[in-house]
Amino acid sequence: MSASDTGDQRILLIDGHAMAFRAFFALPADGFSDGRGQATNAVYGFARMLINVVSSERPTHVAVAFDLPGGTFRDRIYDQYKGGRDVTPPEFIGQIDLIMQVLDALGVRWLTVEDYEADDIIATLATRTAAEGGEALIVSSDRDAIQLVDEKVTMLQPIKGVTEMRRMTPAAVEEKYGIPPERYSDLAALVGEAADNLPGVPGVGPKTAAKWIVKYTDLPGIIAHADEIPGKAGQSLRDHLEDVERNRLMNAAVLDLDLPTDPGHYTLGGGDRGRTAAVFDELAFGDTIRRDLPAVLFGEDADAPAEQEPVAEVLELDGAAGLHDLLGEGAGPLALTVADDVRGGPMLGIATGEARAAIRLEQLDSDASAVLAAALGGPREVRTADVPAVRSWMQVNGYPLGRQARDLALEAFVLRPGARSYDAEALGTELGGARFEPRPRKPADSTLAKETPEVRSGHVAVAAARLAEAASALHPAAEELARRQGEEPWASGILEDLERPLQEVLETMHGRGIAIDRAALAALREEFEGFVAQAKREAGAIVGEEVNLASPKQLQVVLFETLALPTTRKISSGHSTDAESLTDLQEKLEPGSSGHDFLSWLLRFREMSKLTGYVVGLDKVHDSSSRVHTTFQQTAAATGRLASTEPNLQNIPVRTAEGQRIRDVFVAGQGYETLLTADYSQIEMRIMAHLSEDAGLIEAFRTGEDLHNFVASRVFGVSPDAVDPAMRSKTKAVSYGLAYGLSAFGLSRQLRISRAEATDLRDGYFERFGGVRDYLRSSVETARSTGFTETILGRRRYLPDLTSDNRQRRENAERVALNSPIQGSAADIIKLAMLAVERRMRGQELDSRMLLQVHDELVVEVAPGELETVREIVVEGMDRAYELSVPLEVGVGIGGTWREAAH
DNA sequence: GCCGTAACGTA
DNA sequence: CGTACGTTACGGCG
Repeated sequence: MSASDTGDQRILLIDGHAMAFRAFFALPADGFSDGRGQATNAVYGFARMLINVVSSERPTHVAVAFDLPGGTFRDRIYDQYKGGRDVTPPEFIGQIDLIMQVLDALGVRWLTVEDYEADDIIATLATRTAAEGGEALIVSSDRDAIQLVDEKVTMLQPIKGVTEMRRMTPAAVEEKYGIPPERYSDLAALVGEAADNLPGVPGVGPKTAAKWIVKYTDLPGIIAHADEIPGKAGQSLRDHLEDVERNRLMNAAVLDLDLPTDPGHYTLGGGDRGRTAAVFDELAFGDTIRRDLPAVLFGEDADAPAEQEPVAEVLELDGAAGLHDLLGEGAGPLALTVADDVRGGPMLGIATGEARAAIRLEQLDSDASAVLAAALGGPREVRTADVPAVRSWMQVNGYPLGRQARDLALEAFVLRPGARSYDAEALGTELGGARFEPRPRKPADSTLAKETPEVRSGHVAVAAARLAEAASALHPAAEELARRQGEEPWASGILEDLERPLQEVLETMHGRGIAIDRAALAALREEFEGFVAQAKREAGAIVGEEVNLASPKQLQVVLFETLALPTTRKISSGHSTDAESLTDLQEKLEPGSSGHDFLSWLLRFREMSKLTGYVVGLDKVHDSSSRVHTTFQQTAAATGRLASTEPNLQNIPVRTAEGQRIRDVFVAGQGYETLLTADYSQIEMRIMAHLSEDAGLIEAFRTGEDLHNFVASRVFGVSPDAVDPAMRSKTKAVSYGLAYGLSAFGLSRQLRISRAEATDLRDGYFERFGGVRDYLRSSVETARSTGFTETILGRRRYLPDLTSDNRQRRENAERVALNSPIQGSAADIIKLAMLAVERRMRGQELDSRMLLQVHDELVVEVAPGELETVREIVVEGMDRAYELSVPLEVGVGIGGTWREAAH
């Protein structure tokens, strides 16, 4: 379509401010955030609306009109125009700018005109398009737009939320208001518009107004015959003619703004997928909305999408000859990606610097298989994202991957921890200049069953191409990483001396797993399930109706409606039913009352369901030798901590007696004598002492006295033996709170004391431990000026939000800046300890072995006769891992189960 | 089937 | 309005 061919034009005109506001109230502000404190509900809802309308209405052009702050010509006519509106909610602020960024990325034009409203922009463009023979679709919740409707101009009015729209055609307007659209402004002038603070004729509503318009044609007709109109309404009209005339003046759309006239200016299709992805990343938008982005926004033909066409150069290989051609005799690096395709089975993406291919392992003949095995087991550097995952996948599929593998995810993580993903596609996109479509949804089984072989092989080819592309993109990513490491030399020490060697240790630990006692597990499961059933029964008997206690939504009905209990703190979906709220609530109730009893059983249900969940989960993940193999993720936590997944063995209960029984299920395995656990005592406070160089805190650790007791005696100015438990626990809360950036408010809430008391407590603490205060203050300021925090080993975490204009984001970043050096340094230290322990145990050829790490604790399986040696290696490895200005203290426990090995 | 939320376990 | 995580169940949405 040419620019002058306006007859085919179908322009979508959106009232940006009105729709953003609508989205803001349709979606919970605290349910959508970018993860850094910026609300994004209006942005999300707006984007959702835009996507839906573009997909369903298929416009060729789009423009979004925004109001500017600071008023318009209408305010000069009537100084109370739009007066009396509530102040803009704070969470809405900033979201308009974000919407504009989204629109820019999507290639959608947005417009503002000084002194005019969005409505005027829309009116100008709609009438111009219609006059040129095109069509216009107006999306607005502002009724003023109704006056623009005609055969060529349709209005979409949101009914519910931002996705359900009513189609206002001339017939629909006529039906709803009893007058044609061009008379709507007359009607509105009579009735008034509360939202704009334009009072109409008292006692005259839309029905009366429409009746008059029908009778006297239009507003001038009504005014001319005002004297003839009988009754109260007629008198009221005569009394308020000035208001009516003012309203008509105010609600008349301006049709002649000076706006770009070339239709090409508004053409759809100038979107940039990369930029959109980046903006969506910033906003923490998920995959669903990305998948739904209409191709037309990016100038792609939706009927024959490019993503359905495999890239021509990608080969699907099944024979040795093809593989030889690909791999050649070269010695350059190879890049690998792996996938278990729902249709194609195990697939391998493989790329040299020049060529790439996808291999379906099940189709390889034996010659080809040998060629592949030789290449991967040979001396060539192999680049992957997540070496342990790729190696384990290869192992399962019968190909060993040598130790020459380079993990680009780990490298990228060290340089910039905290990224959402470090998978091959993410690295290829961020570092290798590649671009991928949103991942297609996983098809339902029923869909798969219905596929013809042709369709199926088409899908497989697309997936194969994508896998090969991802592998290929790892090469430029690897080069970019090398360049960045050159620019940031601090990273190489962390990578070479810590993370890379640790990766091998973690792979070994994964392979070992930890033994569980299946009989004990089964018994525990039965017992816990019995408790769950009992709690369910008892709670159900009290309310006398079917209720799913695991559904917070149903619970809210039971608690606050059926039982009519006082409401708890507000959350986005109503009122909280978390344990803290329920306990508080229970304290307000009479013991023995039905509400009180119900809450007891509910809390019991929660506790036991949680524990049952652990037990059931463990039963699902152990291998045939009853061992559980957690995966330690090395790139998951931005502070440098490890994370444990499938299953998470870093959150096994320990605080309650019943919870601890789960730890009795973890045992020393066949051929081993006992478990040994070793943990650092107060490592974070020791790091605080080290980093702050606070003389008092350092002394506390050197005296060997109980830390919190010592600190409390200073804070409260009493002798150490005069410290009571309340003083100790308050002091302890302050100590740890400080490392998390806790506010006086948070402290008061946690300790259930007044704000003033919390402030006094903190001030008292800082008075005696001034070095801590100075350190905390300066560490945030240093991070603000350098842009990053640093651990004792020089591991960095970049925090751009420290200079954000958004207070919530900035303060959040400040808390992160307080905590990261402390948590991160503790992570550094235990990682060093793990390297030392593993090295020495292997060096001495012991059979004992390290199995788990739980942030400040190591769990070791001890072979017969090795206990004392192992104890010494572990304790030394841990306390000599790094020399702080205070000693590192390590506690050790021995036992047949994890619980017994606690100390 | 995916995804976000609520809740809750750990350090 | 305290940091860092992972897992579960529910329920809205498509």
